[in-house]
Amino acid sequence: MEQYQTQLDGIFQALADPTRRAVVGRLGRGPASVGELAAPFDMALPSFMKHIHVLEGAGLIRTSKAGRVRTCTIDRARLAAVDSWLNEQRAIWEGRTDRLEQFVTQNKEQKA
Amino acid sequence: MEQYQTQLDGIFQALADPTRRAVVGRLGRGPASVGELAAPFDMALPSFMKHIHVLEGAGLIRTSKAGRVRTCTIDRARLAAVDSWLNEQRAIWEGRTDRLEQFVTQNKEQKA
DNA sequence: CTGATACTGTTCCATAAGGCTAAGTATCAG
DNA sequence: CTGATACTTAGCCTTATGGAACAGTATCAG
Repeated sequence: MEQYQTQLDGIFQALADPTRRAVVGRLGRGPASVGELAAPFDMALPSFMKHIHVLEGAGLIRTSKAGRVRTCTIDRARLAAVDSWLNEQRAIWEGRTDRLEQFVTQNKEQKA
Repeated sequence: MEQYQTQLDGIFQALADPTRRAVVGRLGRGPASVGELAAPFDMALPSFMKHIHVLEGAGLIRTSKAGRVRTCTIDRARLAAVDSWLNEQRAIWEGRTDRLEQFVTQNKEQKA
């Protein structure tokens, strides 16, 4: 549960930048290399790489290197954590304690 | 559209802190004064107030002062923006095969 | 009127975030 | 082998963030 909060910190932080959200959006369409991902942005590559590292650190994307090329893919499961949090909030304000209960249970299962 | 992105920046940024998410969670149960909200946290009040300001700046909460007491309420419409973004991503992902096809085609055209 | 309460404003501090350049490493193409 | 490509590493710089202390203002309770 504590872990869940720390994860959310990283995820929300990662998504709080338009460049990184754009990367997530792009990767939703399929894997891409760092170079391809960086192309649309007017930014030096090392700067862009930081964004990639932030996204990877938050677990939102995974990367692997083949030859000179690092390929990035999205990790949808992590985005689902945001969805979970939102549902949690919805459950709170709708006064549906049962949904909150359900959420907590699901979360435990995911961890296991 | 540009405005939407800037809003998301602020919203995600605001939610990237456990104290602030806790405040959002608390306010989901109903309005509360700054003092009530601050009570659970081991933090000086001016420091806590910064979090309130961040949340208000992001539009996630609204506040009003009556006498000495500032009362905070949640603004659920803003949280809906997160939901929208998430749905966008889901739409992208679910349309993946079509769009990937489309992307590849476009990409070939661009290279040519 | 006086004191306690509930913020508010100001200033300071340490660290993190987001950008840059310059130089380095590792492939791949020829 | 050589050069180009695709990152990577390492600094450096500026601003933002999250915390603190301390002093101030404005109510409200008595």
